Amino acid sequence: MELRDIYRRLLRHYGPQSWWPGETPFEVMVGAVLTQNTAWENVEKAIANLRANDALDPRAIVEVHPKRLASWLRPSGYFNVKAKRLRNFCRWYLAQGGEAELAALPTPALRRGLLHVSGVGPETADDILLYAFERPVFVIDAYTRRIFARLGVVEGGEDYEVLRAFFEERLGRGRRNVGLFNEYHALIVRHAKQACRVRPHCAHCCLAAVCPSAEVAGEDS
DNA sequence: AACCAGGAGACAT
DNA sequence: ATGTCTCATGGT
Repeated sequence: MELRDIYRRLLRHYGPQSWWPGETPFEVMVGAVLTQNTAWENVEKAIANLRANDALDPRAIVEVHPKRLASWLRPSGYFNVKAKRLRNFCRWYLAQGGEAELAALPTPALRRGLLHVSGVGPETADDILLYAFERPVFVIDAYTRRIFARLGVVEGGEDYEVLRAFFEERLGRGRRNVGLFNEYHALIVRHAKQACRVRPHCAHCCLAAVCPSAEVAGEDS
């Protein structure tokens, strides 16, 4: 099954998702760290706290007392860890000279830089690359593994880099694919939340025509 | 009331 | 290299 075909089906069914939900690139980066293994609605509360305290800013985050930062992050869970991670990230961000300097880096160098911040792993780095810096990077998350494993496109347990290379090679790595990668990942998340979880063997979802497991267990529960 | 959510790091094997 | 544990709130 072609990845383009799956994309078309998702887009036709759900429509454009216009991600990332965030106003500025920096806010996108903050959200990427805070949403680690966490529901987005909770992240929004934490970001609202930061904004209410004029702390949606790298310098403010670095300068504020860690206890206080953690208290703002509380609704997004793991607040002690995330306070450190966000702080690490902001220190790196400032040390690199800010957004303009980072935006001038080629994607591989920028990615390596992000990955060497403690608290920024492959998925968070790729969220930032794609949604804040508009680089043609395909984000792999647990939903992507689950959905495409169910479709029989991949096995599911492959290493992160293996899957990323798989999707990028088959879709193309050109800069013109930024929009495609952006929308594709957003649609995957949307689909995973809506259809794939409620009906693990859904015969009615928009991918049923290309989904082997839909034929096997055709009942609705 | 268990279970999970747009992961990552530390640590043991 | 590959598993397992921990971090923590908020919504089903």
